[in-house]
Amino acid sequence: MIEDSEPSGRGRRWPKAIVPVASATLVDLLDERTGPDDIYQTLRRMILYNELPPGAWLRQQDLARQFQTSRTPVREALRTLSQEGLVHLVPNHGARVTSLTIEEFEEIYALRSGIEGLAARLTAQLVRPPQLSELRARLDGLEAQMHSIPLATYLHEEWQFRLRSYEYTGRARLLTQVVYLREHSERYIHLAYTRAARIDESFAAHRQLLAAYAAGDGGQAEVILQAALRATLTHAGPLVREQVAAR
Amino acid sequence: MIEDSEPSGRGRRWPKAIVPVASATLVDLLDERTGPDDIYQTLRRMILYNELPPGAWLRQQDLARQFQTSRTPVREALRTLSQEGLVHLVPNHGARVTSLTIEEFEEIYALRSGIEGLAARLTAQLVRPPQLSELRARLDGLEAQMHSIPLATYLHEEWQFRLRSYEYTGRARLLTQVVYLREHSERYIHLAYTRAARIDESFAAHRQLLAAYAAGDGGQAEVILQAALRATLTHAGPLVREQVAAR
DNA sequence: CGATTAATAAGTGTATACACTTATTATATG
DNA sequence: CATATAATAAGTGTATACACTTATTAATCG
Repeated sequence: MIEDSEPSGRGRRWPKAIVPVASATLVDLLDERTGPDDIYQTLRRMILYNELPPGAWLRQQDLARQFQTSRTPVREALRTLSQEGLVHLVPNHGARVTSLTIEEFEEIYALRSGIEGLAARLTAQLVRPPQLSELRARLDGLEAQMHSIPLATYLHEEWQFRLRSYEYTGRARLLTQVVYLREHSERYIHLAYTRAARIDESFAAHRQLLAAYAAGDGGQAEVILQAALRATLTHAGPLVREQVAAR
Repeated sequence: MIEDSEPSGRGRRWPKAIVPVASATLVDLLDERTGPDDIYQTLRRMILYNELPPGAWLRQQDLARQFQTSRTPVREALRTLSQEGLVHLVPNHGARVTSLTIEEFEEIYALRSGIEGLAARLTAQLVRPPQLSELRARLDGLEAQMHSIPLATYLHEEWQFRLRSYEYTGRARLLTQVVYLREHSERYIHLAYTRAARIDESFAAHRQLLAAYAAGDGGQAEVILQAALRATLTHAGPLVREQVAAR
């Protein structure tokens, strides 16, 4: 498994022993893009935004045609999606986009509450003055245009604000989890998008969050964030339930 | 991508439309085992138990030989491992077992604290009397033999106790996360295994956890669990640091 | 003799061929 | 006419061939 033989002559000799890796954590999780990864990313986005509806069968040959490639890279992408829980691989049958359930929606929010709460708490504890100003500037900028931009844009900016704040914790895995859960929420939230408003309320929560950061009050930051998430859950819940039930 | 054409004649006709799926959540995350999955599981275990050391290069051809198969299933397994962060895929170079860092170790514990804390809290809120008796029986059984079994066995049983308790929450995703993080801890804890004792202390914490479950006190359960995890971190931390630094 | 260039070996990435699996339909059979 | 059986189509699973990538060594040349 690890190479043993020692061939001679010229030609490439791959590293044989265990070579220490310089840094890790952040860099080491990000694979460079190759063929299968493109396919994976594209399908993933399509599933998360419900362009590929739950229950849809994905056919390797079709996908290969669409991505102008062969089935080999497609299979690799599907397997990755399966590990992420976005498709279900049935041997000898194919890959099916997993279904949406109200239980999963609620569970994702429970998890987000825990994990993103942790992120907010750590942010409050670790954030430094120059970063605080950057966050404040971002929020001020958003406030100025919050009523003149599309809802989707507003939500995106709001999310960016939070995400940047969490980045100051320097915790790569935590960040990965936060992003992952947020993205999986998208599948559900999308169902309730058009009707949701609540912009002012949501913005106010983010002002409070920033204040908690500034005060270095981790407990408070966590509570505020969890309340905001709960508000979304409460608001979107019934709409999502309705949509999910109608299948 | 989703089939459009309508061929006639005989032969298999795969489901065309989006068919509603009965349940979901638990069942649909578990893929049936096929070739690549075996390879994935085996390699995963080997990495988590440091049989494949950090920095090792995994060669597709070698692996194919060892698993008596071709490179195609091997590639799929490697890709899955990569998505899980256990190997790093370098295009045109190969797959390398990711390195261990003290930072990751600490971060995994911070995450475990958050997520497993949530699980413990929910368990205390949701567990029912018959399940409590089962948990108590399990703990009593463990107490009887705790000093006459190998350390690894003890730790496994202790973990099973916790895991069973979390199962009573019925949260599939939460459980997946908890298991995932515990398994990734294994890579680090293994480095400090032989020397660690602390059995009595650890067992006592689990008695307290059970008491908190029985009292239905979620907050208390969370605190106890987090303290136990922190104790492990504090105890194993220096040993892990030493081992990791020596690479 | 140092720097540049070419040849080479060891690997990855993907297209393709073929074996296998399975649901469906048609056909044969009682 | 109902039921078992065989033929078939649509797909998956994997082995293999070949093109491409890249680090290393050897050969060439100033």
